[in-house]
Amino acid sequence: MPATLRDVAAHANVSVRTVSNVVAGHPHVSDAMRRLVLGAIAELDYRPNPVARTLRTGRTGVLALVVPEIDVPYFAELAREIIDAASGLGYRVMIDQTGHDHDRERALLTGADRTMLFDGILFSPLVTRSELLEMHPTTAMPLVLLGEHEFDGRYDHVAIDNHQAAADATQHLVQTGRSKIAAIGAQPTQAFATPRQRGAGYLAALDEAGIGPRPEYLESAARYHRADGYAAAERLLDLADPPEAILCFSDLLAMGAMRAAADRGLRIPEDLAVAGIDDIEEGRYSRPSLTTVSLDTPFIAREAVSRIAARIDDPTAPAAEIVAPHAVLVRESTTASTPL
Amino acid sequence: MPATLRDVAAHANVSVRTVSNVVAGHPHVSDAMRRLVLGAIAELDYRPNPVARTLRTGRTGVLALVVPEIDVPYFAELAREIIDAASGLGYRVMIDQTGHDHDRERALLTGADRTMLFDGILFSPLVTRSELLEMHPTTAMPLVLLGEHEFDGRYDHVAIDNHQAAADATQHLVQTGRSKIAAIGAQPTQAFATPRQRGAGYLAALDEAGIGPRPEYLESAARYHRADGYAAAERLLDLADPPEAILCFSDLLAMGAMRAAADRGLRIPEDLAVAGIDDIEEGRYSRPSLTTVSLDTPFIAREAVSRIAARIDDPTAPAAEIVAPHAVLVRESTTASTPL
DNA sequence: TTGTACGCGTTATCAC
DNA sequence: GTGATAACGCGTACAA
Repeated sequence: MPATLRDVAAHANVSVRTVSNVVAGHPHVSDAMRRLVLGAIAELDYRPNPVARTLRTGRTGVLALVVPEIDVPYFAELAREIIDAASGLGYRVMIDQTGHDHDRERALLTGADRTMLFDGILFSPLVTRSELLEMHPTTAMPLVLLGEHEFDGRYDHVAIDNHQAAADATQHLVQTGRSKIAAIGAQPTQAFATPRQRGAGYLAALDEAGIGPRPEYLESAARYHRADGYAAAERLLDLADPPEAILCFSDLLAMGAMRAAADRGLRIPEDLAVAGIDDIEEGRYSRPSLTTVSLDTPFIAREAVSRIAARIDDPTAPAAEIVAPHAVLVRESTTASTPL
Repeated sequence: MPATLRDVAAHANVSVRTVSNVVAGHPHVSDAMRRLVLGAIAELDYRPNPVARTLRTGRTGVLALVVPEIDVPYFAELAREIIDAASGLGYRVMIDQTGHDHDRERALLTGADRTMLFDGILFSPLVTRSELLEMHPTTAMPLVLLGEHEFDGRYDHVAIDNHQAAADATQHLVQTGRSKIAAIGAQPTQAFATPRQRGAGYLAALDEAGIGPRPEYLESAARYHRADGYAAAERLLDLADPPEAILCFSDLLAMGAMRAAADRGLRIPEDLAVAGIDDIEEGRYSRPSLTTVSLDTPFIAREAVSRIAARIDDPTAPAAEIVAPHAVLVRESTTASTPL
């Protein structure tokens, strides 16, 4: 049976109030008293019960991180940074996976409000619709949105400029001299922000380069997994007039696409250039290494955590958006000097 | 202000006891009463406060998953399976990263006892010493060990047969006709179980094949990251008499090693065969695809979660060990028929 | 079958 | 500066 505050108080012959003050580091405690209490605490090996504390204060010290799948490298790397950043501010992190299930996203957003299991939610959906957010009253649990780029002034938001990221990558492909540039990662519906924005950025960059869009070059991918990239690349390479370059809307798609090209004996980048978006570590060691757009995950994690902490401390503060920087990283998959 | 049990009772003109019975699904409630209470619950949008429930019952419904780094693909894939399995049993999962810090491991193990933040710990250390476990009294918080293979009868244990896994992989390399077989992933100290056991398995398989061990072929790796594999492979390939094959003690090490070989213009597997252990998805799409030892992560996750749940329900049950199956998966990195 | 009352361990509100 | 005591919301022994 663990020692309680009361036990310590009895042992030190003081009131629970005084012990609580000492534990909380409250200033109004005499030095002698503090030493006395500290001694009793050590002797009884007392540790505060965080559950009781939570019941009283309403704070759990826990953040929820909601991602589609934790084993998608981008989310794993993000989670790592977020857990570290949260730990620095005294928060622990609970991870929830939505799969790609709308109902789970909805349940988490609506249900989490009153449950008091965590103080705030870091919500990084691969697929999301703004209507989903209607489920979440602004006054409810603190929420920080991650990775989308549709700021409506109601929620805190650490955004990625998806449009510009895709445009920059496309522009790079244009600059390498290719004009038959395909894309993988579109989705049949316009409801999901990431594919829509990246798709728009891709088309905008083509347009600016004076390259007309070719519908058959815009391949869809239900999820952003390697297998989806592989399948989509096969469809592209089966075309009568296959592309010279492919922009994949995620690095994982790109890994699949590169493998598909290799399985057909194509050389990358000589026969086909491939670029991704995310900058996961895998792409730095792959053969060829992957040209991609870095999203500055540590920055996103740091901002997200400090922002949710601020909102927890002051729920009335106006919502703010911050856009994470990004940068095209040119590697072998678009510009190898020597064939691999 | 969320509605409480008392509010519901007042609204329905019944006692809190009755409402509690309905919420808990207790059988001894009349049908009319149940409908009445359910109506009040719906009307007030009442949801039980899990913190108060925890304070009362001592159960949090939360499991802690302790891994070195969540962004190491093996752990990310394991976490995914564990979160899913836990969700099926009504548990949520909190993730803690130890880095490779002994103090953090120790703090988690010793400190977690009384904190009541979770009901049990799933502990999957990359580095661990049995002495570390001395920190954790058997009577304390339910604990299930993951991935090591030193059963002492005190802890529940979902083990991997590290020795045999490494031996099987080594044997496969021998069967492909190579005799100059190096290994990456040893560690200067014998304190960490995984490198020691995999190292022993590697040596045992060599011995069985009548191949004498060469100290310069046993390369160490501080962590099991791509960069460590890259650096270790460079050292091996710098040897006057470089190996024809390398067994890497993790797939991530293998990815680094393959990249190092490629950077020297070596062909895999013609000039150098590479094998790993873990079977992360990355190795199924890499060029060449990676021969590895599959560890059946879903099995490990399922067993670990059901075991910790059982122990939470009955802390006095005798500790048990279960060994997860493994299998060598032969891919291109050791046996490609056509050069890539 | 249902109602009453207490305790889980902490923090906060009063007094002194 | 310190002490008593009332909440926080729920589960359950005990009583009815």
